Amino acid sequence: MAVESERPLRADAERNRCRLLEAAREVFATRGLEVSMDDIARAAGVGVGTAYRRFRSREEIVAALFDERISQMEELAARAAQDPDAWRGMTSFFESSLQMQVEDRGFKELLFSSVDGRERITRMRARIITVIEALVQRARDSGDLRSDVDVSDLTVLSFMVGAVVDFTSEVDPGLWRRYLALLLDGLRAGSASPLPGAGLEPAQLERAMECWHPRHH
Amino acid sequence: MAVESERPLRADAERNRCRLLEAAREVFATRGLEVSMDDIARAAGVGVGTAYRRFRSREEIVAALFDERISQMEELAARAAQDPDAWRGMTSFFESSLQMQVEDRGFKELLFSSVDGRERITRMRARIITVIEALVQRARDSGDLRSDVDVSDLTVLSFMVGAVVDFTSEVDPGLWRRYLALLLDGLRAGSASPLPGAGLEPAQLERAMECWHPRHH
DNA sequence: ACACAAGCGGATCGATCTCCTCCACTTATC
DNA sequence: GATAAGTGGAGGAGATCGATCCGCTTGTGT
Repeated sequence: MAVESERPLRADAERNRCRLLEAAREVFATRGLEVSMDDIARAAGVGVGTAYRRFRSREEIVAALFDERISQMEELAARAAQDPDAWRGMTSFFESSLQMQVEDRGFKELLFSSVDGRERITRMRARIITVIEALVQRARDSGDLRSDVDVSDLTVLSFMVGAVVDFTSEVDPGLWRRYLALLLDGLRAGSASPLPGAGLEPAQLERAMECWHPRHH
Repeated sequence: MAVESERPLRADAERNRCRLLEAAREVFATRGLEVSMDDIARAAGVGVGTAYRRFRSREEIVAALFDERISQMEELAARAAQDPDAWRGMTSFFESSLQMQVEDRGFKELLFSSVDGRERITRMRARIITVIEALVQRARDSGDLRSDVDVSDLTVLSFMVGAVVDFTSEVDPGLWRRYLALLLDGLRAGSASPLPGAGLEPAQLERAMECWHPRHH
């Protein structure tokens, strides 16, 4: 990234840049965002020096990588919005976005924490939330989604299932679907008890994410 | 703890031992198990040396503190088992044991991870699980709890709500009840869809807890 | 009141980690 | 083949954490 409009990189340097990005993608996905530059460099088979010459910081790599993921997620939401069955649209989006989080632990951490630059992540979350908002609204209007939940609830529930993934993926990688199903049963309209209290305001949700940091080791 | 049957500690030493335990209780509850001996000593207002003289390791302090918590939890379960309404018994136990986890982060981490000695924790978990087993069985028999869930599910669900606490407690300390209610609605018999797959075997549950480590910072 | 064992504090050492720089060496390019 | 661009990775700086050690203080029994 750094400065554009410079002369292009030498061929081998460009090759190393790609190798670094590819290695970072892999390492972020399996071990999360809290890996050192040394880890990334080692995975790419280049020296640390090269890593730092190409990217000023880990944040810069993250930025270069995760725009793509956000677009993917927006596309999922867009497709879900076209499902004639509002409930099925919402739940399938729920499931597929969770699948993304399962496959990419770094992305999950990026969604729910602020280990990297506040501002760009806030913007990207806002984009996603508005798309989901529509999904939720539609499912509620159709009468399938209980009326006392909102988008913030969906976000928190998504976090919950993500936590289950952390907890059980070593033992049974697909188990999270079981608990997702349970949650969805609870989300259906006509469920037993009205929910106590209210969901979070957008600002609160943002602050929750700022306070939370992904697990260690 | 160390060796018993020694001559009793000098009065000031005993006083410091208590101060250390008290401080450790506090620090574990608010910041989790991953605090250093220095942290505990500082909170107790004694030198690190004193801390190490009284307790060989942090694990020893943990052991000294958390037996009590386990008993509390067993007592909760016992009381719940006497509720004439099986469903209400189970849910109230669920809620009050979660309340314990909210109030003591160290205890929560101890329940779901293996940051400290495997063996004693395994034993203590076994004790609790058998008590809960009975609660679940009874609620299922009464027809209130859906028949496709088991104790391992309750454990995982408990973990999920605990994760929500981590995520939202700074912003709205009671919010977890909202999601607990949602889960309970999903747990009621007669819910929409049968659950996919099966719950975890006891050994798998144990391994999940071994793999998982509580969050950093 | 006094001697001395018991206890105390916290400076300090060693072991890890991570970030990041620097420079002697290699290599692509013109 | 000259030279600018790029490379690797040793190593310094700075944090943390566990654990120890020793000069000083204090409780205790007589």
